[in-house]
Amino acid sequence: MSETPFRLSVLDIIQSSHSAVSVLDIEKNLGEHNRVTLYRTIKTFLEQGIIHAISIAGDELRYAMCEDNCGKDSHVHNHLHLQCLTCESVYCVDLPATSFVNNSHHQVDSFEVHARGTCEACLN
Amino acid sequence: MSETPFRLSVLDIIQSSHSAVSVLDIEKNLGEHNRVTLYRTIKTFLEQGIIHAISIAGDELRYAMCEDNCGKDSHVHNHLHLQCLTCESVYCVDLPATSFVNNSHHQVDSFEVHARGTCEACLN
DNA sequence: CATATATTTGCAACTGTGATGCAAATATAA
DNA sequence: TTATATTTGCATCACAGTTGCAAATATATG
Repeated sequence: MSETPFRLSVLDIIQSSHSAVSVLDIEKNLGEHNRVTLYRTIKTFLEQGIIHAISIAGDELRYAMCEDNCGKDSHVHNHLHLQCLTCESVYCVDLPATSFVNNSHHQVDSFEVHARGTCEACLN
Repeated sequence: MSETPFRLSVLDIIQSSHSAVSVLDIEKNLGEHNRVTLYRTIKTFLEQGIIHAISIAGDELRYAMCEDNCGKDSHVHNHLHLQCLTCESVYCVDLPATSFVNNSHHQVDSFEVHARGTCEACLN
């Protein structure tokens, strides 16, 4: 995978955002650009384990940086995706315990929690 | 909201499925039908709190029946959406504790857990 | 450093999902 | 049973995301 100027600027936009970004969010922050290239860039980043997609029913997909240990093969995010009801941003929040999602009936390998509420910034 | 034959058959398909269904799943089980009417029916059911949408990144939206206490206004599903890695079905599973998603920084009003693993049926 | 090979980009055109306006059909209320 | 409200079907549209292909750019090799 080549580190082209276009890819670096897309990565920079995602990295420097405090919350998960939609395709539109990225487009707003890019100068003039090609939509096809952007979609392909996002696809590449997803495949490489550089970013992960967050989908919340009714909303567009959003993207956020992966953990350091993510890569082409391992791609696990057992954290909380919190959507703030006030500002509508989506944040990734680390969770301490993961065992609660298991019981004797099914087996959970990985999961995300999709939540709605109020984020730290909006509470103050 | 009128209980028309079309709506009743869509509802029956969703109700009688053991796992969450996509639009395509519904279409396969309907006879000849109008796509627009189906989309409008799903929208109506969502608004009325009869069904809820489940979105998992990379997959189409799926729909499942709501809890008894859901309605036009209240629409809360604090349960586990478990996607089986073997059969790819998505199941709603009740969770006992909900407090783990809260901490002193943010406030969670409602959430879903999106999980991947192996479902009860596929484990046996 | 120059050249060969692989990767990425831009363009044009396409696909599929879901939405909209409107008139006909059906359901509900009086 | 007639008037009113709701739902349906049709035609058409809007838009997100994809594909094939040729030009441009990046990387590897001698």
